[in-house]
Amino acid sequence: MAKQNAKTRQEKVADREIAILDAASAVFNEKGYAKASMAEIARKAGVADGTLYLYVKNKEDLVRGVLARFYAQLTETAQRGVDKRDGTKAKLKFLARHHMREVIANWRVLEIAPLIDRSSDAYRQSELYALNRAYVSVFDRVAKAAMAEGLVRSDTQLWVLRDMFFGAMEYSARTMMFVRRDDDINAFVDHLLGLLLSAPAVSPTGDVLFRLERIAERLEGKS
Amino acid sequence: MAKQNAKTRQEKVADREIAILDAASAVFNEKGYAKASMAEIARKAGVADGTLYLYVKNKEDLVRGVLARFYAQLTETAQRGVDKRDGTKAKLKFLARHHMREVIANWRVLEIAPLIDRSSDAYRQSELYALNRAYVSVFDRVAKAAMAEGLVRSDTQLWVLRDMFFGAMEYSARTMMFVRRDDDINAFVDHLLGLLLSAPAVSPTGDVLFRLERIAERLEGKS
Amino acid sequence: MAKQNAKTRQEKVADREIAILDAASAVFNEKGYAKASMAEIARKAGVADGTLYLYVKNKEDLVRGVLARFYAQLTETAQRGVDKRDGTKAKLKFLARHHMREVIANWRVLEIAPLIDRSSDAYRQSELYALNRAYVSVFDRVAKAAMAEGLVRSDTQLWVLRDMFFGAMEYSARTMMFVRRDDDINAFVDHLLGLLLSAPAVSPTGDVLFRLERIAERLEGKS
Amino acid sequence: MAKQNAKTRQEKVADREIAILDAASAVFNEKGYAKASMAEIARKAGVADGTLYLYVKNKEDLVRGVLARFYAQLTETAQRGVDKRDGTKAKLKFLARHHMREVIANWRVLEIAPLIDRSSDAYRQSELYALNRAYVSVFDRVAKAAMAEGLVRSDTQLWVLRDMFFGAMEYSARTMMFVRRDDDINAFVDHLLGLLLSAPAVSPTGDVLFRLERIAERLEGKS
DNA sequence: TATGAATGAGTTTTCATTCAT
DNA sequence: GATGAATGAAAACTCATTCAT
Repeated sequence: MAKQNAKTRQEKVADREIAILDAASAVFNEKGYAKASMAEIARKAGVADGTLYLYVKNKEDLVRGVLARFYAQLTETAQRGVDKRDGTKAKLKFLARHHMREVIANWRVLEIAPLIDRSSDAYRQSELYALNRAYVSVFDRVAKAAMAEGLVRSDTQLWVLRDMFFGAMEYSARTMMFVRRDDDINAFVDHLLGLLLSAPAVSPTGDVLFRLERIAERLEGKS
Repeated sequence: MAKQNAKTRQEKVADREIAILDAASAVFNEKGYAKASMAEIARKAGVADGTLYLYVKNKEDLVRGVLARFYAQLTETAQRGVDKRDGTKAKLKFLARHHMREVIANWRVLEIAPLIDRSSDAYRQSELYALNRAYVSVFDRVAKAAMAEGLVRSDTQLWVLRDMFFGAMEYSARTMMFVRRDDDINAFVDHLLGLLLSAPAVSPTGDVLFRLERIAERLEGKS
Repeated sequence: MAKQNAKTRQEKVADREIAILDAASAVFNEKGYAKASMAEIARKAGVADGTLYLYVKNKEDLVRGVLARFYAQLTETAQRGVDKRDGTKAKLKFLARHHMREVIANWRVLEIAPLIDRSSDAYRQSELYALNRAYVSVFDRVAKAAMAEGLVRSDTQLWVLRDMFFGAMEYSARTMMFVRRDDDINAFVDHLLGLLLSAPAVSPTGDVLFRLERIAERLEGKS
Repeated sequence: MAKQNAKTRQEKVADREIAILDAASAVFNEKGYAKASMAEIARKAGVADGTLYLYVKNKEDLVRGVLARFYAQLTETAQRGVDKRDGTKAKLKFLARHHMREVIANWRVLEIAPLIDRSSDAYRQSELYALNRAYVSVFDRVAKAAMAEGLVRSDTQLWVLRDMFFGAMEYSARTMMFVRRDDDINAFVDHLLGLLLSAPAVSPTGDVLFRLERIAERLEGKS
């Protein structure tokens, strides 16, 4: 029956939207925002120039859509990966590797993000902002668990930990772009987590140990 | 005498160069690379459009000049501040605060940096690359001292430390751009250094554990 | 019916292309290449500046298009006129007059031709080169007939004849531009052909000289 | 003594003028009018940009000066060569070869000539026009001699002969620019003169020769 | 809905010419 | 006379966006 094969009108529209976002992602990631032309995106999406404007308001809106989808997918794959792993440490390691991989693969699209005016109130209420927070919260949940488990110093503030985690990776990724050794990712992630997680909940400073020994001595003397 | 007041032709040229770089810095920082127009920069520098091209080859060359000067100044003020402080910890704290202040103040100019093609060999031999390295090496020297003094875990690799340091700050700065509480900078820096430097010179090495175990044994022996 | 009046989209596009080439021809012919501006051509074609670039890649491409059309038309009218005439001499006379008329009417456009880089291999494979050759070959065919008929010295090389024919006319046309007497064209053409064709089929070649010498000898022998 | 070594002020000015014309000739001939910049000419002449304007009114004036000197030199060398040769034919051959050599060597400068507005009355009274005529008259004198000697058909008009002579060579030179075989020049010149000079005042057609032979026979038989 | 031809504002860059020194 | 820094008009070209079909 026709109905079974034929896509409904809604499905066709949805397909087109996906095709446009795919094309835009590819072109933005290849050329950056300024050099990506709407015409090329339209061509790559198999659509006429004018058709783009039935799906997005303008170029900025399109890039927003691309970023939104990127964050949504990022969040989903991140959460799925976290759920699959056992143990907070394993979850963190997965998140780190996953983030670096994606950042490196979508570098130029992510470079565009700051070009979008985020200072406006509009941004705070935007879908993009919400998606960004959703992604961050995947990390936050795992990080909180890590703190609860004493993997991280108990007096650590979550936002600082988060900035170190993502900041270090993105900074590092930028460097790796030019050196391009894929195995570096794992080495870097291991090292990074080593540093972030090394600090025990009970920070064993010399002072603390000193007190522990005093206690032990007292126990000895006493008993 | 006229000669004393009057600027020589060379001085005037030098002044103009500064005026142009100042204007370009301001406009790039306000609008970003793409939306900054040569005409506006010329106007702000008090100079005709064509005059710009007596000082720079083209727009890209101009932005390179702006970045070069920025890094040169950054390096100089960083080094001077480091020299003035006593103690590695104080030096690091200064570097961190200094970096954050400058990053926040010149946010959009710094966003332009990645747009410059860094993959080419030409870049590696460029003035900009050298200046970049000069700035990083200010940090590297202090960081090495910190490691030598046991302020940082002895098994830490310098480049990871560097990525965490700069990465965390730049990531954080990006967030702070929207929240804009200046006192956050200090709080963040303190926290960041607390984490990076927390790792005790005497970490829970086998030695300490050994002593704890002896204590336990003694207690056992008692009972 | 609307359909009968209304031009199809394709027809409109074709009309525009003609309008643009017409406008470009006129402006180039009036001002020469350097002083002809794309803006003026656009205005004359009744089209926006940007529209030009939907039809041609750039200014050089536009001038190439103008020249191509000129040569194509020149070839066609030349061939048609040749076909209509009877007798090689009449054909040549037509070709000469036709060429001079067209050269004078399109003087400045033709001046542009040498500005196009002809040394490259690209040119040799270009449409323009082919059109040029097509036009020349109209002359060549008639010239060969003239030689076969003994209207031209039998030892004449075609390419020299061609250079004299076209060269003389173009040189002369340049002079006439300033004097501007239209009736000069015919006088000149008659004279030119008189010279080119006067040379008898039997010219004082070695053969002729040989016979003359025999005659002389015989006379000598007599005396 | 200073006076002997030092050039007078007038000599220095004259030297500069020559240096400027030399530089301009070279640059115009290399790049053509549009792409030749006053700055490059100044640099090549070892003079400041502004200094050019002490010697010429503007770029067009400079190109006029270059052309004027070119024609003056051309005329001089042509006349000198003509004087040195014996025999009208030899003189013509020299003129032809000389012209082709010079035209080919100064091709791009000569392309500029038509860009100068010649339609104005100003041109007719200009130095350039006079120089042009002077050069042509070198040819004219020799051509008249050729006609007087019967080397050229007696009913030939001088101006047509002139157009054929110069026209053929310039047209041919244009072609040779791309093929670039230097020996072609001589071959072409020989061929060209062969054609122009072949036609005797009394054209010796086969018919004429036949009658001459009959006469000879009769003389033989008779005497 | 879809098309794609048309638009025209906006940008960078060049360079002949001027003029204060 | 000589300089060369400064000028600013001019010009080619791009491309996001619109709208008649």
